[in-house]
Amino acid sequence: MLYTVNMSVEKALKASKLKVTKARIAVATILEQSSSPLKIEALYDALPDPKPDLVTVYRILESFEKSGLVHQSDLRHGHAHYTWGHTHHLVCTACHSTFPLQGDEVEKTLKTIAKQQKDFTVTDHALEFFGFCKNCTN
Amino acid sequence: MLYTVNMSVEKALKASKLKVTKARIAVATILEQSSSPLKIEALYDALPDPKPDLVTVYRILESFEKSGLVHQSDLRHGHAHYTWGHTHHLVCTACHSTFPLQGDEVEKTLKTIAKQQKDFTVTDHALEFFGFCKNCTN
DNA sequence: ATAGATGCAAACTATTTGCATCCTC
DNA sequence: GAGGATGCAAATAGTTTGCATCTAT
Repeated sequence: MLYTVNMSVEKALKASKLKVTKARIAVATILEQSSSPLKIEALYDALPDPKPDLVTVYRILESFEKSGLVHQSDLRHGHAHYTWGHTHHLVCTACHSTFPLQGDEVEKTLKTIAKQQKDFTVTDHALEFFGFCKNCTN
Repeated sequence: MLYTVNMSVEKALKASKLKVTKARIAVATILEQSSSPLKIEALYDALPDPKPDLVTVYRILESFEKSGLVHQSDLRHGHAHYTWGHTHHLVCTACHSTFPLQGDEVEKTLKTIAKQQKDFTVTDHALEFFGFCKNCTN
């Protein structure tokens, strides 16, 4: 797989004031083009040779997440998954398949669930909100 | 802290066909009485002497989760958290405080959020559904 | 009596840290 | 040129596995 210049990705990096490097472009491009959340191992495998160090990939993802370019999710597979942007998923407990949920807002998403459930038996879910509490909001 | 016989916990174990052992009663009691999600380290610290092996605690939590007695959540603190039953939380990114969300159903919970936000600035959230996809539903 | 629970030791996986060198701006 | 990014080596944290022994049913 060949990675040519990916303008939207480069713009995103610049907008976040991150230096544009080959490794970052490659990681961002793979995430952007993936239709499902990627674990680091899969992301690493997809990187073109010469691959950057695994440690670098971890650091890149950390910087992307701080900038909000990427979203980390816990799919209960024993390791983190990353998506370009911020989406939610249906995760099959048996085969580990993931199905992206449509809709930008949580409410909208929830209304869609009823239909989705026809083909997906929801047995559990995770819902956590992150942010700053009263004491930490300065 | 002394753990006397905890009937509700013992009943729950029996109902799940789990053998009633001292270690299980202790773990279940601590979780049941905790108002916030507990990480394994904190749970272990709270165990009365003589403490069971840490490995045993991991195995107990695994069996509890399989039986649905306990719910595991990823609060982005680098390790799992457990709650007796199934609740969701507001998690402060700065001080790691957690605030339980009231309401049994997701919809109900979401409507409550608007008010909660007055004192809690939500910057991100996680929402994942787990279960069985079409192919895995037999 | 027997299946399942526990303890101990060791392994494993995912992730992080330190430091020297390199590259983007 | 300077500050941030990367590579390499090593460490760490959380969790899991194997196996012998013990215990609740």
